Order: sequence, then C-alpha cells, then structure tokens
Amino acid sequence: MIDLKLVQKQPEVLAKALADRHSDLCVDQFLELDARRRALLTEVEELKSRRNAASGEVAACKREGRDATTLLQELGTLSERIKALDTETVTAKAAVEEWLMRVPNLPDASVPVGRDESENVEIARHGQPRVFDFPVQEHGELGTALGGLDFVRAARLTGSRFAILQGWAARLDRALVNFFLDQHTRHADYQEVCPPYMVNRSSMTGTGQLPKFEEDLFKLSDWDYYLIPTAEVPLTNLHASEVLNEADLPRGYCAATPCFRSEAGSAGKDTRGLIRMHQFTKVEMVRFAHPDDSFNQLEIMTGHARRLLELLELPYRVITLCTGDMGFGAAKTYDIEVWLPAQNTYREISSCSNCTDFQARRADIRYKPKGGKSGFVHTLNGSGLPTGRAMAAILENGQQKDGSIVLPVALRPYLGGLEVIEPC
RNA sequence: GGAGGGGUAGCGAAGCGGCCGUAACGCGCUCGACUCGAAAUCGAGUUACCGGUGAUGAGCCGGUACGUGGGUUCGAAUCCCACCCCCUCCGCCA
Repeated sequence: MIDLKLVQKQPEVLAKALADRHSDLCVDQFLELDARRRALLTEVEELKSRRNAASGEVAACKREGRDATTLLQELGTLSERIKALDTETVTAKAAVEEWLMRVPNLPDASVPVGRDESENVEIARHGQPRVFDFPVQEHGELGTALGGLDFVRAARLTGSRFAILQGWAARLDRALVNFFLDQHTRHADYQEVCPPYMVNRSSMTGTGQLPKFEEDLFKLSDWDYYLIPTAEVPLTNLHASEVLNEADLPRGYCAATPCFRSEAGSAGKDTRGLIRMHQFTKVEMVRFAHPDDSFNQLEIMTGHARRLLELLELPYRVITLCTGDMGFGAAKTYDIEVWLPAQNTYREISSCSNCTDFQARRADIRYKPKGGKSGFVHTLNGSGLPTGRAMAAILENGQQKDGSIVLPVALRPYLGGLEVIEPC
C-alpha cells in the first residue's frame, strides 16, 4: 500500500507513477472519495466530542445524586445520529482503503519509464553462450530421453503444467535446493526457514497478492487458505505486525518451498518443458532493510542470485524492468535471465525486487530506532533460484552430442561426485 | 472433537460499567543527578493511528483503539453473542 499522506499532499506524484505504469486508476476520483471520508469524520468526531462531554456530566450527576433525565434524553438522540453517521463513515473509509489496496507501488526514480518488456534495460552480461557443433535439443526432450523427466505420466496423474522428476532428475532437484541453501546460509547472511506452504488471506494481502491477483492463486475450497505462489509470502509475513529493532536490520531469510501458480492467462505460453509449471520448487531470499539502505540491499541480494549462476557456469544477463513491466509491489526490479540455447535467448530465472515500504505498510512491519519514532521497514525479495528453470539451463547448456549432460563442477559434490548424466 | 484458562503499550502484567488508555506496578528505552569513568542507586520522560490547525515539522484541539466483528447501554477493557489465535488437560492422529 502506498502512503495515504502522499496521495493527499502530492497527488501529481502518484498520477505520474500510475501513468508510467499504464494503470487506469484515477487519482482525482480517489481524492473525492477521501474528501468525503474526511468530511464525514470531522462531522461525526464533533458529535462524539459532545457526547463524551455530556456523558461525563451524567457521571457527575449520578455521583452527586442530581437528576439527569433531560441530559439522558438529549444523549439518546445524539447517539442515534452518531450511529447513523458512523455507518456512513465506515463505508467511506472502506472505499478509500479498497482503492489504496489496488494502487501499485511507486517506481523508484532510477527505473526506466517504458510500456512493456521491450523497454526493459539490460545492465550486465556474464559468460559467453556456448557454440554448439551439433543441433541443440531443448531440456524437455533431453530430460525425457535421459529418463529423468516424465510429462506424459504427470499429465495423466494430475494435468498439464506438471512434471514428474525421477532418478537423476529428482536427485538433481534436491542437489540444487541444498546447493542454493548452503550458499545463502554459509556464504551470505540468510537464515534458513521452513515455512507453511499455505497461508491465510491476511498474509496474501500483506505481500500484495490479494485482493488484486486472486485468479493467479490456488485456494483451498473449505478453508480461507491459499497455496503459496512463492516463499516471499510466508517469509515477508514472518514479521507481520511486529516492530523490529533498528540494530537487527538488515535481516535475511531464505526458504526452499514448492510454489503453486494457476498461470491464468498464460495459456499456450511455454507449454513444453519445465519453464512454466503449476507447481515448482524455488529457493527464495527475503530481506528486511532500513529505508536508507534498501536500494543498497537490492544490489547485494541481486549479487547473491548472480553468484549462483556463476557457480553453475551458466551465462546470464541482468535487466532493469521498466515501469510498465514491473510487478505490483515493486519499486525497482532486476530480472536475471539465463541463457537457454534451445530457445536461443535469455529467459528469466530470478527476479529481485525492492518493495520499499509497500508491503511493510500492508503487513504492518515496522522498525524502531533507539529512542526514536518507529517507521516502516523496507522489504526485498529475490529468487535464488527456482530449481526447474535452473535444471532446464543446466541440461541445455551442458548437453553433449550424444545426449549426455556435463554437470557444473560446483554441483558435483551434491550428486555424489557425478560428472555426467548418461543416457540410460 | 470435548473441558478449562488466556489475548491490555517494545516486553511482562494490574484493572473487570463512568474517578482506568499520555493504562497502576515491573522490565526495557531516552534524558538528568551521583562518579575520574562505569556499575549500582536516585529523579524525570517514554502507546499507536485518524481528523482539524499548521509547513508533509513542532505544538495545540478533537476522535479512535484493551485479539476480530457484532450487540446491550446515555456511556463498555469491564456485560452479552459469534469468530480467530495461544496455553493446560482429555480424545483422535502422521
């Protein structure tokens, strides 16, 4: 949620941000809603002030044994008017809140303004895409031929956009999880967490999935619980309604969890392979930062994700998402894209965002400086990394003419020293 | 699922219809005194949010908040109802 004060005091700033994001929300319309809310509040508060004063008098009368009949009659009417006005005020407040909940975060000044993904800006590149002297195969074919992936049975078992990993693939998935978590906990400052994979409505609202993006989620039918689309949700909500000590910032958490996404609206996209699944495993990084430090922390966290790709010997590039392509809660996002030879292009494998105080305000996550006034922390999240897309990249980039896969050196200790995945 | 206990400021905890929400008491935190300095001790201060005013500051005025939502009442932390969460015991269970 953005700051109501900011909308009131500098509506033009929000209007510009909304225009940059190509949102159709109307600021002027909102200001009218808010003006109405404030007018009602002023009116009802004045009445309440009178009621409080008169109630005090009633108490005094009772104490001194005086008659309070006239006062009580007057108070009766007053209370009825207050009750009616209160109802209106609640409605007006709800309208304001509902609108605010649908407003995306303000893009940071450093974010390029643009319409869609075509206007994202590449800022770094690492590694050279390998030159192949044989026709490259895509990872789905490779993995299936090597006996590790089974999309046919998965479709029968459940449906489309599911995969079965077996044998070396199941083990590789587990190896990637362990490798990523070890890096984050041993070579960075993240604390490992195993959170619930279902969360309640309030948590989903806290991180911004609700109320706007309900159709992207899987919801349980008899419970008001949702399957998490990313560990960002439980990790960020870890400190919901809490006040952290300023000295505890920055603080990082990581978790490997399954992620569940309905992929509504992406019918026909990435229908082959592991790129777009209803269920996938991802290691997520979340950081809580001091507002003055959060953009620095974004660079640090993006570095953590990049390092994983470097250790896996995978070529990648980093892009800054433009205003039109950025997610709802982000003020700034770096996408890391890994080279996929079969698609002859870079594909997103990690998204690292600074959500500034947007989620913190929704989830009520504050920090308190020693002796100072508390404020909202800044929250950051980044993938580090999803195992499915990582596996896809490893298979495609490591493929040999005979269909075998040479594994990255850093991963071999996690696979009992295995160097090459051979055809069965 | 059954029985009981509980949810009050950063934390612990008292209050159980108006004199108790700038919320007793304790801890913590801030400032001061004592001290060469520190500890100990002593003193003072320290809830959040919303509205009005003001400069998006300070201050002042007002309102709201005792798990959440309703109800009773002129008035609710306090009484009633529903729900959520935590603890203890019983049942069931990987």
